[in-house]
Amino acid sequence: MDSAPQKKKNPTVADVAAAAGVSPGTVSKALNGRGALRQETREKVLAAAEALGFQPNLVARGLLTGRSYIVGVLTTDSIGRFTIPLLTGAEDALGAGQMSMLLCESRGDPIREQHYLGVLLARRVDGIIVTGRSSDRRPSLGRHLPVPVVYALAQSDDPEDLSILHDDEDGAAQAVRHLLDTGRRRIAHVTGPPSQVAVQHRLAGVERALAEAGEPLVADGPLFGEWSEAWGREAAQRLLRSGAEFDGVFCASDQIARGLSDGLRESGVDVPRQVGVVGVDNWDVMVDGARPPLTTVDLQLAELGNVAATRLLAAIDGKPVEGGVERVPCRLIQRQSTALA
Amino acid sequence: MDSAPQKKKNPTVADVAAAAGVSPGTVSKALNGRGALRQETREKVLAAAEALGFQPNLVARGLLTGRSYIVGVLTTDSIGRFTIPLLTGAEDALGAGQMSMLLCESRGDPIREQHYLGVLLARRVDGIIVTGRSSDRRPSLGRHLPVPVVYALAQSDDPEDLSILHDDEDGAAQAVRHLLDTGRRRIAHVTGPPSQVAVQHRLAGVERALAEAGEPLVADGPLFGEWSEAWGREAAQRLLRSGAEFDGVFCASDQIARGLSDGLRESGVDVPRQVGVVGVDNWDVMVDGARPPLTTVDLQLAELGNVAATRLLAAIDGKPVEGGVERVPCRLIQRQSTALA
DNA sequence: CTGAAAGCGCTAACAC
DNA sequence: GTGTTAGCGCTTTCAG
Repeated sequence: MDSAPQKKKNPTVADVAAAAGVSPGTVSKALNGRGALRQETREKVLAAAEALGFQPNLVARGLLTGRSYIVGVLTTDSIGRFTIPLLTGAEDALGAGQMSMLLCESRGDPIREQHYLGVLLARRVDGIIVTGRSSDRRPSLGRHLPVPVVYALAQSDDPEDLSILHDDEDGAAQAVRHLLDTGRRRIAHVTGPPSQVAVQHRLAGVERALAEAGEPLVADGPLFGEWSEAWGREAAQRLLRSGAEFDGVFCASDQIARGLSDGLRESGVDVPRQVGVVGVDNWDVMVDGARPPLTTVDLQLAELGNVAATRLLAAIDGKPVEGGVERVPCRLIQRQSTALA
Repeated sequence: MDSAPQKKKNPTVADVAAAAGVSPGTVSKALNGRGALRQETREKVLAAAEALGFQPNLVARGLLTGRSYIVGVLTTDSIGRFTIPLLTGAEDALGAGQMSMLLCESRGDPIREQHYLGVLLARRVDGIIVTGRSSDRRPSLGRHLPVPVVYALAQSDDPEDLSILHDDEDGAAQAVRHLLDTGRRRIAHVTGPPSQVAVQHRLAGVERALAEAGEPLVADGPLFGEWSEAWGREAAQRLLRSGAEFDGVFCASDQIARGLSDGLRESGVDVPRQVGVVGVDNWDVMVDGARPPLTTVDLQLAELGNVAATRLLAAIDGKPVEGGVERVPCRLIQRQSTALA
């Protein structure tokens, strides 16, 4: 902490102009490379600005241009496990355009969200990214906002809105194909609550990949449960006790996969020799904590954030953007849990 | 995404004034509750503003008042596991003062950090919170910034700066006292790399609590390693093979504690009946994934963020703030891993 | 090529 | 009580 804050005001264009012996307008042109100036004048101004430590006041510029060069981020995900990589990706796209991110976390509270929306609008943000946990749809912010909005990870319930999502179905299909490619034939699927769209999409991917290969899903269909290690362990016992033959399991999350893997090992089943296991999320602590490390489907959240920000920038630049859902492909990460013997 | 963005400009005070049949100055007073206005006039203005959907332009206000009502957050922590709860706490304190947070993630790159610092200053943020993973000190942003700065979680290497940190030593002492209070006498300590300050502080707390109780640390001192479950499992084996008697282990992280707990169980040692285990972080996936769930030291990161933001607000309001380190107490969370038989 | 002047939207003095 | 004016710091015409 500075012991004596706000010691002196920041220099203005007028100060630089005085120091360089020119007018404020000339300073503006020199600093922004606009207009036609003599090389000598330009250098004189630049030198004066440098000497004074001049930094243009973005607030003043924003008032004039009507643009803040800030995008608002409205998130419901207080845990942040999904949000942070997404923001990192978004920042890459935005940073290149000199834009900053104003972060508002609504904690899933609609009142709070409405409040933050008002704040963002009052600050004249150039656009808004809405994000949150992916499990289900979320209410649209509405169609009549003065700035463009992109939904990332969390799908808007209004199809006119643009939602950028990961491709759950494709990711699941990749996982199952990988199990098949590594010689497994009797595949089981352990997943979360059947009501969630992510669970439905992943199941669709599983069924598609198995249908293409002409193989059935073992254990009379998917095992629905919750997103926890405990459920994974329980599912291992259920599979073993059911008497069904299986040599590969696709779990809809790394937590489930880790629990399942632990459960199998503790029952004397060898992963990957007897059963191959694949998870979803590429979540380091789960993936590396499991023994052996998990093959998993990476949701490419940074890429997703990058795409969302890129689409938002296009909309801010006035390019017409169509609503609907855009899906970013997932990526299979191979590790020991599906290694070939 | 709005299919036709920026359809109409936001109404201004002038628009409201026209609609209400008064002057812009009157509108300002009515909206901000300043000055002396007739009740009737005030209501007329409020009604007009409401009808037009007027939202004051904070950019313009900021230009005039010289305050942006934004604090910059400079973080090096790309994982975000620590940063997010901290930001949540900070937002509580800032939101009450109508301030927003501009988020900049430097990913540990000093060039990037310097760049972001420039951006924040150009945007005339009212203050800056610097944060990052806690393991070690970080370089100061410098003393001659035009706005106050508070370091949270990551200590500045300049003692003139104000750093808000969790109290590692106290947390460790609480953990050890709890093991002693639940009847354990022979306590071991499994921790991270000896070079890290967090490791040193936690060790100091362990030694203090043991000294007060007149008990020695078993196994000839702490077991140093890395912050991983694998190290926790290995430490379990080392302790068992060393032949040392022990009935309580304080681990310097939940990951280590979970690994250790797994290692003990797999070697037939019952937690908590034979050995009590305590971790640090209160990290849900580790704490709930362990069998049984872990007693742990919560770092109170939200509280830490709240304190940091509160101190920053005080400094922004011109109250003199002393540099140095302020420590926020930790909180012990009791679960099954130390339950009494 | 450079300077002067206007104005973005708001608020704080100061008139009336 | 309310209106008028000036100005925050910048950019952008438009003269010169």
